[in-house]
Amino acid sequence: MTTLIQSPTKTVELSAVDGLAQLSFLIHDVLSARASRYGLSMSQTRLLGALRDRAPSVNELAVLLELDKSSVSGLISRAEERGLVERVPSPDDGRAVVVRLTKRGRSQVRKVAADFEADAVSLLSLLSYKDASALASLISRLLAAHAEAHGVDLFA
Amino acid sequence: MTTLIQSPTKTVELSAVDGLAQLSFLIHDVLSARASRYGLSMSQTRLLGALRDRAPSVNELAVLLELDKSSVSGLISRAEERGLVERVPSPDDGRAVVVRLTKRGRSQVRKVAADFEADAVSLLSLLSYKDASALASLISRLLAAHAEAHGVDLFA
DNA sequence: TATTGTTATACTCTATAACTATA
DNA sequence: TATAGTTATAGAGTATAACAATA
Repeated sequence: MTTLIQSPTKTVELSAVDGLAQLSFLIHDVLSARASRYGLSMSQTRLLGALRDRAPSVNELAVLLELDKSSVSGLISRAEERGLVERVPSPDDGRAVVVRLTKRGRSQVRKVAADFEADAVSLLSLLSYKDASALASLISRLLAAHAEAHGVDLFA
Repeated sequence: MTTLIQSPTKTVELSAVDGLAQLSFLIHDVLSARASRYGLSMSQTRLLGALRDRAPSVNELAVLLELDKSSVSGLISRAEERGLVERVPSPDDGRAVVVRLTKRGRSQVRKVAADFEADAVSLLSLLSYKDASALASLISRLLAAHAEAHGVDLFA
């Protein structure tokens, strides 16, 4: 599948596959540039994001982030040194710890999320409102169909 | 901007911003899973991809990949050890080298690209042909508008 | 002097394996 | 024994700074 598109100087054919890949890299770059303004790597940002609505154990975090528990342990330690998260002994299990955002961590993740929201809105505003709405709707349906096809509930 | 979407069990609101981010991560994961079947990291894959139609100098590669030249030098060295690329003295400049794919590197990058193409097609086929075409077209226009807004010529 | 590329060094991120403490 | 988490270790990836060779 290819699509004819207009640039100011020429009309080119961009395959749907290339488009998907380029869009993915573009979003990734925007997000990681925003995070780095707060001195955060993508990994640190994902960690903080995963803690926004939860106070999970290290194991639960490892599942959420799809990383080995040792990798997560390191991420937590570096975030802890920077005062962004804290480890609390689990009340239920003497072996486990609960990881949660500090006040500072919560503030950081809120700022990054707000900035990224603004970036994404400004990106989408390159299209007309009608086109942006259509794009958002199609993406949502694609994600829903993919989650469905893989037995994953994106919206748990 | 939010969009109502249907999952088999519920209707949820997914913001356009969340949709963009999730789509980006999904594509990234698909691509990196494909690359890793050939023992390639994303960085190595990007390097090989950048060499598909070019035999650039280290400096030119650094600009293309938006990395420091020392980072690129390391990427090249590791790819060279694995027989995927080679360094050739530049005919024009005694200080420079030209980096190019070996036969093996070319074969690898072709396979990864073909696999990813298949992945992307199968992802898009979760939508109707009409919707997939519309999505591809909107993404293309968004990318073109972004390139235009940033004075970058995506299609050089 | 300026530029091209490599190397030395340091840090983040990731995984595997070995370890401890608890269940 | 099994599980939760940490630590030791190794390697990729990245950047900065110092360097050698060439322009």
